[in-house]
Amino acid sequence: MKNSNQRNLILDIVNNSHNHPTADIVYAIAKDSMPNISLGTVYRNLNLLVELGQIKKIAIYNGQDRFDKTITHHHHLVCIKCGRTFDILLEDKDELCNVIEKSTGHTIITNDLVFKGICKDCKKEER
Amino acid sequence: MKNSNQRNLILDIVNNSHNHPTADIVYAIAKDSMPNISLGTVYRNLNLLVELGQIKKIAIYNGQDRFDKTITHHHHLVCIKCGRTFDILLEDKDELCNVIEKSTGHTIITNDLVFKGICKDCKKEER
DNA sequence: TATAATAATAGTAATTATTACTATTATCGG
DNA sequence: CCGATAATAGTAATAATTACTATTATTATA
Repeated sequence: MKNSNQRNLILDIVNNSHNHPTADIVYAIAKDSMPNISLGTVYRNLNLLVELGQIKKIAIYNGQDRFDKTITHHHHLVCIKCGRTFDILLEDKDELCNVIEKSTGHTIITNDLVFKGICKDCKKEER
Repeated sequence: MKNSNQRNLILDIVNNSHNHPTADIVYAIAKDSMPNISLGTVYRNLNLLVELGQIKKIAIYNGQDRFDKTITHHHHLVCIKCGRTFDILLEDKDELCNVIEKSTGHTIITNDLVFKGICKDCKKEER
């Protein structure tokens, strides 16, 4: 594997984001400093960085995938009002997967769940 | 809302399936008894039946959605080896959502989680 | 340092599941 | 039986992502 400025830039952008950017958003930011970077390059490198374990992909159903600099185990919540993605950090380790594995005999690989809901802020505005 | 043979057939097919069919599969089965039914009709009616609460949609990331005759609360596991979708029925009510709602302040709407993993049968074959 | 092998890129085309569109057909209350 | 309109078949469009290909950049080594 060879070094590339594009890949370094893409990793920097994700690492400096605080809002789980989509490939599109990474692409838009990347173009500021590298105007003719290609969207395909952004996708390819984001997925490569996921494979290398340097970032995580948040698999969003019915929408664009998002990318996360935080690679430790945690879940996500997507707000159906504002569309933002929030981290869900549980203090105690998940029991749900253990319970399921024991009662079914299957092995669970996904540990990152994506919930849909309404975030704290949007709940305030509803009143 | 008017009655339609297409819709009745589609509901029948889902209700007689034991394997969470995709729209494609429903379409293929439907064509046996109604050769010029349209795929668009299948999609429209499946989604309509979901809205009416008569069936459920299993939102599969990176693949075709699946439909389920069982409308009571339960989760699913998709096997990454054989691609089958399994029901996950938990005896005790989910505590996970309650824990998340209390610790974050968000409201969770999804109660049907889709896990990825390796099913019992495929685990046997691996040995 | 020059060079050869090849990894990575830009730009475009293709893919895949699903939805939108539209003219025609089927349903059903009066 | 008939008119209003819901539903359909068939086709086109959409949207996110991946595949393809000629060109460019990187890096090991002579």
